[in-house]
Amino acid sequence: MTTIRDVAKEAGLSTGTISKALSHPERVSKKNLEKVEAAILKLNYKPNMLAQKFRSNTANTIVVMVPDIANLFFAKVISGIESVAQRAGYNVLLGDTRDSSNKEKDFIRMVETRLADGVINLRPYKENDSLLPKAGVFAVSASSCEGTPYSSVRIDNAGAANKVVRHLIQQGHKRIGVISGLKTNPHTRDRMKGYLQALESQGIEFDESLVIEGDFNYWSGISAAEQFYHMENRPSAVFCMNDEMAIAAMKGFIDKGLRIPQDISITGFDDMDVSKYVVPTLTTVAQPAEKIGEKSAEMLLDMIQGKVTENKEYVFPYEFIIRESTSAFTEKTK
Amino acid sequence: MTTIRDVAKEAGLSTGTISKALSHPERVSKKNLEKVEAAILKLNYKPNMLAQKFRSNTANTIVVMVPDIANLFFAKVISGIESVAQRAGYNVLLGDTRDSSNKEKDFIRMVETRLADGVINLRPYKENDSLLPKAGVFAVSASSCEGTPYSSVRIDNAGAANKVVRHLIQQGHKRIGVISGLKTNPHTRDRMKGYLQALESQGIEFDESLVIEGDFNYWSGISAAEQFYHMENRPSAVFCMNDEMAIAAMKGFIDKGLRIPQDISITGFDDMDVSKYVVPTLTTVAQPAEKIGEKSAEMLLDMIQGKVTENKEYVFPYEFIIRESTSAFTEKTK
DNA sequence: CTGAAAGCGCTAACAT
DNA sequence: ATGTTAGCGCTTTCAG
Repeated sequence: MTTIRDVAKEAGLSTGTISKALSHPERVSKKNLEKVEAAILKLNYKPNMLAQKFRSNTANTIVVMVPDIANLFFAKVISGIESVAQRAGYNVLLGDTRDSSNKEKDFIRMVETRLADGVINLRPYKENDSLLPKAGVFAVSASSCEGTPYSSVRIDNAGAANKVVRHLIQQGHKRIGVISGLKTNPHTRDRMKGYLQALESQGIEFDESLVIEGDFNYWSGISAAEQFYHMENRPSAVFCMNDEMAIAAMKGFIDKGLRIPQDISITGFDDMDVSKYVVPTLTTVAQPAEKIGEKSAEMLLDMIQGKVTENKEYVFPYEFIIRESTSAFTEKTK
Repeated sequence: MTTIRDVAKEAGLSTGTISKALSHPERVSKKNLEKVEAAILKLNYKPNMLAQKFRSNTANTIVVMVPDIANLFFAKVISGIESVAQRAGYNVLLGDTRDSSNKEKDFIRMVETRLADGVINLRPYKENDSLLPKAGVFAVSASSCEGTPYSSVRIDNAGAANKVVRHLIQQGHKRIGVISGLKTNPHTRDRMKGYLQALESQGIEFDESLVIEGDFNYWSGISAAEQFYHMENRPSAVFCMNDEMAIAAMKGFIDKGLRIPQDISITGFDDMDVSKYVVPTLTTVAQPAEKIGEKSAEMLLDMIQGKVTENKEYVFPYEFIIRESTSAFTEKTK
């Protein structure tokens, strides 16, 4: 292995000069700079970045904790994070936690042990079930929920849900079902809040039996659709808390012979790519996933670099996209 | 910052003992082990892993280079990589290259500068356009193509394409269109090879006009469908080189009033989750993405740990999944 | 602008 | 089993 000392010897200079030539070339004479370059080339010298980081005590690395990297929404957020990090000369360490707080602990430890400078968490904050915030570790919560007690970036989930449901109501729907995420999930909570607000503002009474708990995955959407299908007084529209369940529900209803949107309107949440592809295309809420990632990374870097000290919350606008899966309520044409 | 020396002082032991207590607790007396533990707890000591890595000259990190992390197939491969790496105590650094070889260079440099021990590349090997293999950097190509000159993990793309097309032919189709990836893409090449083999083995002459070049993205599928639609002698089946273009093509044909599969059969490649959701569901080839990731990581770790020295190629079985988007050829019922 | 030298926090001989 | 000590490769004063 060739070290900085070898280069120094080859160039007939001191290690200090080599070091400076590498980090602050403008403070080294042109003549010596050339010598250094030549020596490096000749010896094929590659600085040991581990030593560099150790010595300078800065990892230039952030870790991203994600419950499931094979989830397109998360992948997009990460993509945004990566691009900002890269531009700033930071590396991103991937922390697939599989929703295990044990693993989260390991990843947080990385910043405590100086392997990383900060962490971005893609799992929304939940009281009594969160390792963050933690003193001494810079962190931001990306795609967070209301009331996150550390820096966070999100959309107004409640507001978006409210908007969707109001739209449905304005279309004449009165019995509006919900396929929710797990009830313990913070996003479920926020979106539920919006649903309730919409009903209330329009003077519609809440009917608990119209809420079926899902888990944000495909099969729970199928199963919920089945349950709705067999209801005596079936809702004329269903607000699904993500696109995956919405698409599943559509499939479930279609397989039972219902037409969408003529017989039942469906809305999703997230605007995955697929939502444009499915037949009928899905009315949904678009979250700027990539931008959420970018903003999160920017905020974290600002904290790491000491440009910002207090916690901040950044709320992105969402976009309500009306497609083919919803239509005005019409009396059953059984 | 509290260092190992502080702990030593607090515990009344030497730094050497503390170090050993941390790495080889079995070689330290129980009594002292307790003292160490107490001191660590009291001082809230966190070992500086940067120092550790520097000293031991091992990063325990692998980097994954991916052309686009927001591509579900890649995300799944990464998920597999992560789980193996994690289990082995390795971290994974994410390298979103956006298909730029400049960025690839930076990431490869990470292993040259000891920041990482090896690299997994998700971009298939292409002659005269590859920074890998490179002396001194352990690497494996995941989801690779035929003829990759370093360790690689893939499925038999040509074989899979052959199988799909033969199936179509056995169903009575004779004019079989292709929506390919970019012609320069190695996977396009391998799959094209399978297509040609299938035609030849069944005595069907190749018609170049039936191949439309796409780029693996949605819009290219739409545009290709449009072109096929306007052909005088339209094919009765279209082999698409990935699911995204297949789904787009279906949408394109449906919007023109064609029925799938009655008027035209469509096949995909990859078996994305969506492919089960779309209407009609898509006949396609499933690649074990997660397993490809796992195997790649295992191979890389074996190389890093010196268990394996020569290059290996691992070929996973694929799965041909027949769904609703294909059916037997019938004379036009115009 | 350059060189000398100290030392970052830790590990791993080696000696005890 | 434990302590002592010499660095790992680099950066960064501090003199010159």
